[in-house]
Amino acid sequence: MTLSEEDYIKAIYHLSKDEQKGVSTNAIAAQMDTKASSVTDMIKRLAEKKVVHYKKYQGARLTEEGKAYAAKIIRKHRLWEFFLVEKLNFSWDEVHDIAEELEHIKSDKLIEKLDTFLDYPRIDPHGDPIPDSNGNIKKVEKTLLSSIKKGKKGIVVGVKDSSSEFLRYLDKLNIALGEEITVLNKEPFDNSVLIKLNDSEINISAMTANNIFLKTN
Amino acid sequence: MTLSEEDYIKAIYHLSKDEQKGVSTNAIAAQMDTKASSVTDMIKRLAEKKVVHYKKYQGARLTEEGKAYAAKIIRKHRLWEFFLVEKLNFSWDEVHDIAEELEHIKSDKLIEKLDTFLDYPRIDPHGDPIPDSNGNIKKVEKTLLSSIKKGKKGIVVGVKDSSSEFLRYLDKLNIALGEEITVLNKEPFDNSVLIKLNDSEINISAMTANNIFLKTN
DNA sequence: AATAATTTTTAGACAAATCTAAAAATTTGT
DNA sequence: ACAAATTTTTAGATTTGTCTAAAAATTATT
Ligand SMILES: [Mn+2]
Ligand SMILES: [Mn+2]
Ligand SMILES: [Mn+2]
Ligand SMILES: [Mn+2]
Repeated sequence: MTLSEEDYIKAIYHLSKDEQKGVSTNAIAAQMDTKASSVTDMIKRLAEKKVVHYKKYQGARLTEEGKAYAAKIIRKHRLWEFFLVEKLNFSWDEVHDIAEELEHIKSDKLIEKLDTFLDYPRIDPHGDPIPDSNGNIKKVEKTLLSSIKKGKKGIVVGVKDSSSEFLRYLDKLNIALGEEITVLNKEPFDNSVLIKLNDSEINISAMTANNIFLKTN
Repeated sequence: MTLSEEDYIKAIYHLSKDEQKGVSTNAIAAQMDTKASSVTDMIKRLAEKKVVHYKKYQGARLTEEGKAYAAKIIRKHRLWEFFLVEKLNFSWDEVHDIAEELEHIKSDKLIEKLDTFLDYPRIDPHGDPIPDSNGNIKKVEKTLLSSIKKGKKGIVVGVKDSSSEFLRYLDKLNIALGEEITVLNKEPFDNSVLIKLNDSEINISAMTANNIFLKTN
């Protein structure tokens, strides 16, 4: 499988999280930042390699083989991210692009030895679960901050958007994985949320609140 | 620079070690396991990118920029090899192919942080020097075992051939970096060498002796 | 149900990196 | 010095992954 094919498999995997139908050509094109025509070409190639099911105008759906392949790439991506943060002291907003390259390194032995070296981490720097060596992904229980009721609290366990811009903004707000957040008030006018964090009160926009995951006991 | 271009730059660098003239098209083709016509195409592309000097029928010669680029790729290759052996417990015969991929990961920050994490190693698992962040390579003083006089001794500091086959053979003979070897006798008939290693005497072929580097006092 | 809007596919082109076969240049041998 | 051998380059084709423009199919609107 080429680097490009692997990135498409991963994109289809992520997009089919919500969708139970096939993933649309346009959705893949948007995710991959490419043209619909390129996507059609690629889906056909992937179908020939038996990693997706494809029928004209019906979108793409991963086969079991395709899902296993996706899990493996995601495992590599997240293990490398963990390595970069925990061992090389990168911050959580710097690691995604590098892991995007590292995830394509071919050796199976490498990834198992890396896993051992890191002592079998289960969660990556953004709170996302790391698939195990059999490709099983443990679902993490989490709720969007935007849908938490006034007066309730929770621990930050993940982010929906993991762009550097957003992560650096969270750093500025001192919001990190493991922090406790209490929802003090929700403003109906613009859906902004007043939260308590480390004894200080801050107001965050609906958009920000919609990209932070909490675990509520 | 593409992965392929980087591999060509590295090949030309290694081949120009001995050669003071340009490196021949055929020599590059042999090293890269490709056809002479492909090499000609690539040299032209590299010349356009100003990393090699090229005149028809005169072979390829790296520019200063090309040499700096080569040193950087070799730095990355050897740092990753060191990481794989020292941190992930790979053996010295397993790391070359993986490093061949890892050396192309783009981030400068990654390689500087890796260097720091590894505590600035100067020698890779095969005894080859690791270029520093400015691309300077410290020449290691070393002599081929095959050219060491009877009665003299030295410490193993490197190998000329670093194929897995050869390295695994050395493992079998218990020859590793740091071991002391004394030349007890040289057989004129086939140039084989009788050596003392850890109080045992073993006989090695001329070919083997010609691929082991020693440092003599 | 017909038309309009949108999505998806096809057709044709292009750049990168490779190949084979043939031509051109250089080097070697006598 | 000239023919033969070798090396190198060119010409033309192929594969991968991409693009634009246009055609075809599907979905939405009236
Ligand atoms: Mn990727
Ligand atoms: Mn992540
Ligand atoms: Mn390489
Ligand atoms: Mn090495």
